[in-house]
Amino acid sequence: MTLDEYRTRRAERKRGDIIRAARLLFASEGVEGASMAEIAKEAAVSTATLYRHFEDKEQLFSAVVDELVAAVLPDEAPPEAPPREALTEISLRYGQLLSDPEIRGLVRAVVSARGSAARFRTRLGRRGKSIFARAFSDAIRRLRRDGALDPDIDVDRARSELQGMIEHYTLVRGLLFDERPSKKKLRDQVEGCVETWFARWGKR
Amino acid sequence: MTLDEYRTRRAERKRGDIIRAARLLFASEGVEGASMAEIAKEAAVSTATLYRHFEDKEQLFSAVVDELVAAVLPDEAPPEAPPREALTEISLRYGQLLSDPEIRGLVRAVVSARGSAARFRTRLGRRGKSIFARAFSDAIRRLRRDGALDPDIDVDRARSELQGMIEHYTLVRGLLFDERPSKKKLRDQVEGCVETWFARWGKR
DNA sequence: TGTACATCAGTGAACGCGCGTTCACTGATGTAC
DNA sequence: TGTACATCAGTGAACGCGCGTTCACTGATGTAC
Repeated sequence: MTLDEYRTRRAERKRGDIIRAARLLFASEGVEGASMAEIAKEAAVSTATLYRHFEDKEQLFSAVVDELVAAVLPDEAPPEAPPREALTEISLRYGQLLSDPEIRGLVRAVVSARGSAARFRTRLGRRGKSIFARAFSDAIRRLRRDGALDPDIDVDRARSELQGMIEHYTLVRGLLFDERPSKKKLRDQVEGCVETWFARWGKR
Repeated sequence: MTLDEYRTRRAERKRGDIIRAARLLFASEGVEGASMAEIAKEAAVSTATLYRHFEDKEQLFSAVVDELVAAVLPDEAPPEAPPREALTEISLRYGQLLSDPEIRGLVRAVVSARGSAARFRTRLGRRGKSIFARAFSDAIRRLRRDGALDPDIDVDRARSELQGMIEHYTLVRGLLFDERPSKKKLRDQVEGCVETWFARWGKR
């Protein structure tokens, strides 16, 4: 191993440790609530090392959000199931994601960002939206192509209504009331949402 | 005017000034972002006066939330319109409330509260939920009594689905993407939600 | 092989700022006589 | 009527703590010869 390799690997390991510690603490304490000292301790690193890897706290938060988006969303690509099941499947994954405690903590952190940090929100929003909205829209278009839906369907509107119903049970109740459905309950709720959705947008 | 009256009135006036200033700044800056010094300045009062009226910052926030809940929710009582219009009307009010910038700022503040402050969330949640959920449920039950709905309707589920669709367009898009619909667009969206809802829960 | 040196990610300790909070004091008013 | 006093909401200035950030230094390793 050359010196450069040694250093690069060590640095990458440390960076990973820092991101992991920061994600954990930002999720549980929020961006302002988690101090750089706590994060450094959790990552078994000095505070000065945090600043060698990230310009400041805001950049660290930004990196956490970026890695999270990259890690969570790719496997949301629509699975090759029969279309109606595919829509239920995506809905369920969406519901599960929004129910996850760590995700919820980070959503809390993102939602509460103010001032210059608010642009992470816009960024996260744009990405999360584009990826999830696409997964839902794709599934809906496939259903329409298969003749399973009202041919006059407004895809964006239909998608928003389905997402909204799922979000109520997961994101809204989670953020506002600290509620989290059991796995079984979540499945029932999501299936109910899909059923309601088909009553409006399915073939008449 | 007796001395006591004079003092009481002055104190009440100051208290109102403080609550108003705190509401404004908590909404725009968040609880941690708004400093007691800023709030005092906005209220034209010294910081020490804040502490004569409220035990600490957390209690001040609590008072702001309490007064907000008291001020906003009472006139949400279901109006005496024909039931279907009444449901649309409640939905629209709900959507408008969740779109209001100051409400949104305070929801942000409430959602991001951590640690001991998190109990405001539970408290606000319980109240807001009980009042709005009741308004929706009452309207739905009246529709059922009038024979306009599927007699087997699950009221809680139906209510959640309708609230969820409205929340997506207002609360979720607002909190995550900083979007806010125009008055006209909101009306269209809410009417769409109610239409979808009736496709599932209306008389078959 | 051995030794002096170069490199640079990582570090412990310190800095200074802003914040929530408190302290000792003020001043507007009614009351006693 | 006039004067000394009591009351207490309100105040300006200070306190001290915790935080994000930075500084001067360390130590693990390869390289030169």
